[in-house]
Amino acid sequence: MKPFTIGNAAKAAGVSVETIRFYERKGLIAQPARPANGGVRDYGRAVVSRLRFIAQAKDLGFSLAEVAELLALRATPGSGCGQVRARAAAKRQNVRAKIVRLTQIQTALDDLIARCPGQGHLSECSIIDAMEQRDGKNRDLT
Amino acid sequence: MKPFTIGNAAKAAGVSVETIRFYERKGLIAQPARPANGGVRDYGRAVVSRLRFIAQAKDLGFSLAEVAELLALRATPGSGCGQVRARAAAKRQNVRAKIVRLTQIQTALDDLIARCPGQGHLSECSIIDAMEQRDGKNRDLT
DNA sequence: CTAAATTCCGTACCATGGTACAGAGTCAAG
DNA sequence: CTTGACTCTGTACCATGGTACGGAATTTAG
Repeated sequence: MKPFTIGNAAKAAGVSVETIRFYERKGLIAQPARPANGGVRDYGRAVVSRLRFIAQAKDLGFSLAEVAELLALRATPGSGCGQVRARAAAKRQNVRAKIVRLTQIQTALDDLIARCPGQGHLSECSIIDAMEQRDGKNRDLT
Repeated sequence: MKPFTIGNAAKAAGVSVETIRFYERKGLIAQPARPANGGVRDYGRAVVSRLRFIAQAKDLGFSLAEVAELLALRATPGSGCGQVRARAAAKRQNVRAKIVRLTQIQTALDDLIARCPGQGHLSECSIIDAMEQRDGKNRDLT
């Protein structure tokens, strides 16, 4: 069982040691206590999961502040489940909207790829054109 | 027909005038020519579409450099369709991966919302837990 | 036991993506 | 034809999300 020293945790989560310390300073992850007998801190599996989640969410366009909100979605004695539910539902909407827009971009890319090898007007072969053509087609479905 | 002065374009696209000028400096959008007879520049509908696309892509976690790449996906005399296709396909993969991960987060939020009002161990009511439980369930489907 | 690698802690610096003026010119309504 | 709003150009500044280092302590490999 290799311990999760900060270096190991960094490798496991795919971030740098400096980034872990930065997240500690920002309060995104808790700094594990240093063992009473001295030695180095042990970052556990939970922290590594958290780090991975942060990296993922960041890549999906969430700011660190938003990531903190997502991570804070848990019931505590102070805030009942109702509160958490409401905040989670709001986040869910936000996530759904992102999926919709990403799907539009994906479809536009598909169209662009499909049209690209044909002849036609190659100047129309842009992602914006692809998205607008599709918008036009869908205009009656809103 | 109100002309798209920079101010109107900014309103139409939902960004600030300063942001438009910033994107011009970065080469993300072309600065329209100033009319020969003097006066102010006219940003057209195309620029407004482009601005909207940039804003959207940014929110989805693409850097401005990546947005520039997406916008550059168009055939030109210099680069044939094959080039464009290949780059578009790579971007498509990237987009698909984002959709997959966003969908995981969405599902985790759904689980969290569904479990929240129950009794059980409320301490498990976190997004990380929700995602890991699901990972576990799906482990044989990889 | 020694040498090389890591950890720890603090502080300084950096790139990205803007935002905020200042000062001069331009335009549009009354 | 003036007054107030907007444009244009340039430069300065800012928040976010890190990255880089310096110097001491600790740990691990040989």
